[in-house]
Amino acid sequence: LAKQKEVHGGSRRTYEWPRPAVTVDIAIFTVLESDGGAELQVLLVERDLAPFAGAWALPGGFVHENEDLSAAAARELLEETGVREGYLEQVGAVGTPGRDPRGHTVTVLYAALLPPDKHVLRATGDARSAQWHALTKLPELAFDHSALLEAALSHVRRSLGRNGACFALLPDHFTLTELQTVCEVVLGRPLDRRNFRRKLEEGAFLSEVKGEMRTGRHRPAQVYQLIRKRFEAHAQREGAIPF
Amino acid sequence: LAKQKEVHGGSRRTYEWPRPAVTVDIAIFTVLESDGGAELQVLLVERDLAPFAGAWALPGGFVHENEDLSAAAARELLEETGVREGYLEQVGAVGTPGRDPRGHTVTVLYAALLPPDKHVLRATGDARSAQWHALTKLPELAFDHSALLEAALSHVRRSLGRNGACFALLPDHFTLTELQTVCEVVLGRPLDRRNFRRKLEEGAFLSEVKGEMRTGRHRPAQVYQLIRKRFEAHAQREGAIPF
DNA sequence: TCAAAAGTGTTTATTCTACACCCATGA
DNA sequence: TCATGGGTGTAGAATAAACACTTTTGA
Repeated sequence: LAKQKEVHGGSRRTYEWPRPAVTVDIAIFTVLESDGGAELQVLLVERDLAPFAGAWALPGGFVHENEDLSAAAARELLEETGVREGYLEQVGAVGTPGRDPRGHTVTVLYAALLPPDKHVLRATGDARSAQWHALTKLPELAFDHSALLEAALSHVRRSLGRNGACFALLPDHFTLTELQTVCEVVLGRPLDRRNFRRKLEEGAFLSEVKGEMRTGRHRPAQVYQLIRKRFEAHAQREGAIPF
Repeated sequence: LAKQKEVHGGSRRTYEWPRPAVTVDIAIFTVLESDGGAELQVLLVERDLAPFAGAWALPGGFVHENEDLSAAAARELLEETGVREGYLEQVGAVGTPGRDPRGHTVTVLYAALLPPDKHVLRATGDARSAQWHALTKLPELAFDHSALLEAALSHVRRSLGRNGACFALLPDHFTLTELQTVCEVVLGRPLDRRNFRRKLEEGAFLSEVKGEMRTGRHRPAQVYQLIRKRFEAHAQREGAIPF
């Protein structure tokens, strides 16, 4: 293990000790139809090495030399899903001793949000046994990943209205009902349809996609897209959409 | 530098690369009287080694083997201020390549809040040239610490009403005016006195400290203390004090 | 008696919440 | 024609914001 001299910060002392390993773990969320209703899902990979062989875990790996943390997270996202650009936010760092039985490991946790239409690309990565799991039916998770997932989830809940997080869970074109469903699923509680729409109107960061409509056997819905510039201006003024 | 085998997460590959170093940096805030008004201050240490010798920096240092991140932050806080228990919150991790010219370093940033009566203990640490600096009169900072400080500050602003952060900036006994001043200084904007007090009353997590009063040459103020249990109950119900 | 900060209520504007009905479509 | 989800407005409640005067003390 590495030894090093302390020359950091304001310290005048000299220390030597082994370095902890630095990893990135990533909770990749999406909203999918799952037996009847839309459900929030997280991408898990099955471990085939000890410790926790056979258990499910969040995708993750070591940070490369001179690689930015967000770049490492983006790399993991790409490897697992084939998605090159996704919504990515840092949740925080965890380095509790003993969290990895192999040694002292500090992990930086990220949360990612994917639209459902990107899922086809999933096999593009290196063919690991990655699978979507509904949050309501989670298997046992390896390491402290259960706590990490919990933290990532509450982070996502808090940031739903910020940074356009909710739009990251939808394709470019979407109906207001789809948007509301996604929000309800993430927040885990129902929202009032009219109040929801009013807030969006006030923000004025959606534009109707002309002509396009989608259909069931009922009245078709208007399709919208996000005007990113307007949204950012709105977010600057108001902070967030107050779902 | 350390080499390692990749056996983390769900990966089946084997990698080898040097590990980044892991440090903790800490932005320690307090509110002090400074030429006339109360001002938010941050504790900086003067570097005496290259790089950035002579420049000011946030206190920080390497994370020890099998040391928790928050423990490392608490250790830094103790070393710099002599304070054994302080309000401490993680802001996030930063690992941009090149942020430390000596090599790839990931730092986990913490924010700490101290009451003004703890300052006497400052020299207890290892006698470094640590000094309080008003945020309005900052010197040039080493590394990317200017950005770190910015991040820590906005984190503290967001969490003022959560977790009793504002109370961490005051002694156990305080007047409502002191509390309001501290909030105003951190937020950087004035607050309405009556509305401020109403919110505190509604929360019902303060108790009057009987008999005690403090004084200038004007009417004395009632002294209060925080009832931590009640505050936590309130925070659970309401989320935070809505300053 | 005066300066200086402490303390206290009410009114208004804004925001949030709850709620019910008509519309367009495909089967 | 009917079942299904799409679309719209309003009234009451709760919350937030603005605002001025009286009190107590020490000098």
